[in-house]
Amino acid sequence: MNTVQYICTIMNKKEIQEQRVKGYFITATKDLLKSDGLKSVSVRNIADRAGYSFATLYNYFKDVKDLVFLCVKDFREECREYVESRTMAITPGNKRLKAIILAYMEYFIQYPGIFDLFFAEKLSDISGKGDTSALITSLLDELCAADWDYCIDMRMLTSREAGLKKAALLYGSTGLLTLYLNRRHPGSYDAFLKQATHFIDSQLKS
Amino acid sequence: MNTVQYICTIMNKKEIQEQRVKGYFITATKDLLKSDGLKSVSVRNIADRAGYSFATLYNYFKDVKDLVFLCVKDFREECREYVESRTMAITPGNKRLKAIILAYMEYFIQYPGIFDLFFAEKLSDISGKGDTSALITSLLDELCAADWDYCIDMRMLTSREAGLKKAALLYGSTGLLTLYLNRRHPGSYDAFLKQATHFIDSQLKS
DNA sequence: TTATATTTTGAACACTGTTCAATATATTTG
DNA sequence: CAAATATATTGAACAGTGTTCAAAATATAA
Repeated sequence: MNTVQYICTIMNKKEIQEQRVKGYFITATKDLLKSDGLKSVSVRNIADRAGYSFATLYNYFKDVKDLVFLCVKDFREECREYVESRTMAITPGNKRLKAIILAYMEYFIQYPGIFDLFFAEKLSDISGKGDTSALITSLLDELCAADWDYCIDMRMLTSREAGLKKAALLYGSTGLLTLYLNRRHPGSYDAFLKQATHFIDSQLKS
Repeated sequence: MNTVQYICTIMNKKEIQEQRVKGYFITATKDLLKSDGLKSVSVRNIADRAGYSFATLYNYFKDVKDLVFLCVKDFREECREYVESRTMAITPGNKRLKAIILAYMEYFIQYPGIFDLFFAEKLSDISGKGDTSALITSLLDELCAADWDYCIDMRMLTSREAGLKKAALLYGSTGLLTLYLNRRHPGSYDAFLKQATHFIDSQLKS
């Protein structure tokens, strides 16, 4: 084994170990977020769960927000799978669009801490690497993409109309979830579901 | 002066003084919220600005959330006046509805801390006295009420259609503001205004 | 085994909200 | 007016937050 191979092995080993430890912290953060919500996510809680000292966290992440926002990617994927598994059997078009948006909301109702992370927690600095913001706002569009295309192909909608409806449904679902999770409006889950259904129906109509 | 009158005078004086001090704390909190946002609202910051010790605050409010949510009423009134003064000269109907909703959003863009207080900050307990939540969610409806009624009277809308549009505009504006203030989506204020205009137009149409 | 590099860690600092006993002030009574 | 009482104000203390840094533990190199 020559020197270059040797150095590569070393770097690989370091890289692998670093990713492993990072993973422990990320898993701990995700568990905490799902079970106890964003408010109980603290440096010391995370480190305890990961089996390290709180100071160790700062050798792998620049601050706690950096770590917390790294969870977005995994939750985004989880939400995508949650929605897809529940809607792939439905006939394409308006019917499936409605089911997708309802399942999307259902996911956040189930994990309010993830909603807080996605939509309420302030981003730290401007950087944000792969732009977490775009990752969040593009999720619903991505879930609905095939069905919007289907509607456009079937001449049920123009591309322009679809664009307007896409935006309205993103804003509306974000707002409805914000109001329900933070302001208890509407007052009960039944009332929320009713409002959500009415809203989606009215947006998909015509 | 008899005993009853005397006791009343005492109680009045106490009441007046108590309301005065409460007012100092509320004013300090409002100033802090408007200038530096919700994150800089702390017990010690408020008390410093009010000219008291942080411990004094707890003689007048049960906790800091109680105090912070007392500001909602004043800000609600301020927002109402902000919107009304900018839209009362406009001809009733769709045109004014659009202006009202835009001015409403403009107010929160101007004071992001007030938006956080209204829509992001978690309510403490279930009680909430005069239900702060309803105070918040009813504001836009109240601002638009006269114009919805006008549209219904003019046979431009049914009452049922107006109800759907009302809800969609509340959810949509809340969501759009949430995304713009917390996620920088869209990326610039110009793009935000464009999206807001398109959204409102599409909701008011037909 | 010794020397060097790396990782892990607790102490410390400046914050947060909240409670409580001590102090300062105002009011009532003798 | 002076003494006794009631009320208001306050800082110390506690448990929590995020973050930094130098010391200690561990792993790697010579």
